[in-house]
Amino acid sequence: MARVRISDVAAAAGVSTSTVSLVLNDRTGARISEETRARVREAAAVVGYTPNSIARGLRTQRTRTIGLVSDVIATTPFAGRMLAGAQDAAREHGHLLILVNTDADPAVERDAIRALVDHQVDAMIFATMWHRVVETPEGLPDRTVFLDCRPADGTRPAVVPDEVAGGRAAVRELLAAGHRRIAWLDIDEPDPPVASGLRHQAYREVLAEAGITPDPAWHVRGDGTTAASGRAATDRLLDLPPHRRPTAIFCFNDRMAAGAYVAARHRGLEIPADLSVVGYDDQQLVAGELDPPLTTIALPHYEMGRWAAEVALGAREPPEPDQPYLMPCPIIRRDSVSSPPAAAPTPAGGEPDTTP
Amino acid sequence: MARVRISDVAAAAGVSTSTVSLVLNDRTGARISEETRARVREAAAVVGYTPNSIARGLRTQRTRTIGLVSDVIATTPFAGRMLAGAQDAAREHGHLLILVNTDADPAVERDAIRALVDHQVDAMIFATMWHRVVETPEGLPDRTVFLDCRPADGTRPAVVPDEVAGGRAAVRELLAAGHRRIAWLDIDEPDPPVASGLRHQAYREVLAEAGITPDPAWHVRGDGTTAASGRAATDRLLDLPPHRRPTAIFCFNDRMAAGAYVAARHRGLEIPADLSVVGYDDQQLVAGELDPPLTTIALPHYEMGRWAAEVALGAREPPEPDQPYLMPCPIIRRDSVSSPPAAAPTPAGGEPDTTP
DNA sequence: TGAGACTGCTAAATCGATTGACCAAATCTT
DNA sequence: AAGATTTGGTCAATCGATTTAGCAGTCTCA
Repeated sequence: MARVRISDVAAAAGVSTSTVSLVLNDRTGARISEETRARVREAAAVVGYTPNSIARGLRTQRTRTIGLVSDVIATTPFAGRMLAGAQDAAREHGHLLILVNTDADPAVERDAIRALVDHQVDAMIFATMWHRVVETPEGLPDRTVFLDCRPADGTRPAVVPDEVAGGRAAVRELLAAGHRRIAWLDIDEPDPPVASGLRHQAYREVLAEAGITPDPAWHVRGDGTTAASGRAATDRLLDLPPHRRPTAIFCFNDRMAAGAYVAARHRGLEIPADLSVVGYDDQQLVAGELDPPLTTIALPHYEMGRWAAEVALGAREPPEPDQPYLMPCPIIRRDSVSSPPAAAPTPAGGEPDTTP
Repeated sequence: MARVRISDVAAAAGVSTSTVSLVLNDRTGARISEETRARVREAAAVVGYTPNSIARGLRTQRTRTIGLVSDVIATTPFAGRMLAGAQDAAREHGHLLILVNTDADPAVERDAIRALVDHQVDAMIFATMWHRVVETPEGLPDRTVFLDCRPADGTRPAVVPDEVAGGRAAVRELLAAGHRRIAWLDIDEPDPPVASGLRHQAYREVLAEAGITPDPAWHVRGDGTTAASGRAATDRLLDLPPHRRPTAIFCFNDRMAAGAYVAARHRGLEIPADLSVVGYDDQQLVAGELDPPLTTIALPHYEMGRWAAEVALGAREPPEPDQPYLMPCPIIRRDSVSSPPAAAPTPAGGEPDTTP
């Protein structure tokens, strides 16, 4: 069954294809009588006409598609949310999303960009699944938005999570519960992700504001990808003498927080009564299923995906053209934070609590 | 900077556009001298020509795109793997994947299908994130493949996980470790997923083969979405009198298996020494991070995505045209299965172990 | 030597829409 | 009543490729 073409509608309505096009596209300024318009619309409905997007795209040079190239989509639970955000926004604006996943292979990436450009996408989104700084790949069209990464040359709009604000919220949560000895369970990688530095910065700032000088021993590291590494790092923390031992841990991510739980449990420590924990990422399957459920900071992947698509389509202006947009990371309060154990002695070198 | 067109190549090489097209597409049978061919290729490379896919698509009626419409992509960790499989296969065949996620909204679904058809996709994949039977939506092109779902009228190729084989592997694993009292922690839903029935069927068959008549009390249920429900169901199992109490549990999914861990731990039971557990789904963040890591059955989402794209592109024939293809679910052996506790008494009504 | 075959390449039609130029008829001006 | 406007539409070019039919020229061979 062949597709219905515009000429079929024209024949059915007894007018030219020009008229059909003019009517169906609601071209204001086109002088077509209301009577004819009605007849055309009726005919189009009867024969079930929908315009061929390819033909239209060739003529108008706009395809109503947006290309999204990303590095890894399979191995992260975040990808779906990011895609969903971008796709929802695209759909709301009558656009389709073409997805290419490069597995971080430069050759594939180059081909993908070219294929998308050849397909005449109206805009492009370049996404990574981990917040980082990237070299701008060759061949990217002007209308490109960076998603969860920042181009080294800040030439195009970009959106990344507001890691500093997120980190502050996490540490403040612990501070507000009364903790003074707060550890930072960092990620240990040869090339640390930008999130690590930013969250650490937040950690230091907030403690400083509260008049706390963190004990260097409170800064521990795990590989970031396994709970086991979080457990090992936490063990190092719990091995500290009582007056230096942290009563709370801010973890780089939920998986390592899960390791902190294991370490605590193996020593008979209760969470949160004996040890408070805050994670990052809000990985539902980890944070929500831990016992007790983990308080954490959510990464706003859906919102970032949406933002990227809206900016790519010109439906939203980036507030500061040359700066990446910082998407807020909301805190998700569950049950892993409480006040520190009453018996906890004040740290030896601890300043008096002068919080206003 | 305007795109390079075929006419630019033609001008640079001093030939007609026809010749350029013939050469660049390697049309066998076209009589073009080797000398001219070289000149054209050279010119194309120099000016950096890549064909405009839209123009080509209009003429050839093939767009080298494949449309994928799915219900929920964001809220499941499986989606990524499925998309990755489909997308990898598409890329290997020079195709692009256009993704639409309908959130199971019928109106959105209808619009999405129409938009994809209007975009002249060469083939379509209709995917769901949970194995189920669906009514064939209106307007789907002939070249449609169903992914992780089966059309009620078996008119088109479909691929689903081989739940029965997976379930058998799980129960056999337990049997092989020496268990005789094996529970089935089912999912409890008003409209139970097809996976539930199929895995239960596998459970009964394998036990029957081993000459075991399962105690009805071994069939318990949880809501399937939370670990808490798995814990409650497991508590019911562990409350059974010692001679009826199961030594192993086959869980509908990993999340409920996580709940089983919690229940066991709260009674001071060790896994796997006191209780063996097998899950289903292989959700990395759950199964891999439990302590001890969970033995489970993996859902082959990547492979199914790949299969669907290959069949959609005609690169592979479905072996049985009218039957859904059953993709094997591999068992992932970790550390949650061991032989039953030595003290475990033989079930009261237990048959002698006659396994060959 | 001249018909037929072959070689190398091009002209022009085509895909299905959009759109600026233009036309015929009706209406308005003066 | 002749010219100017307005109304309601159509013609044909166009987007950028692919593809079929066919045109010159050369070669073959009776």
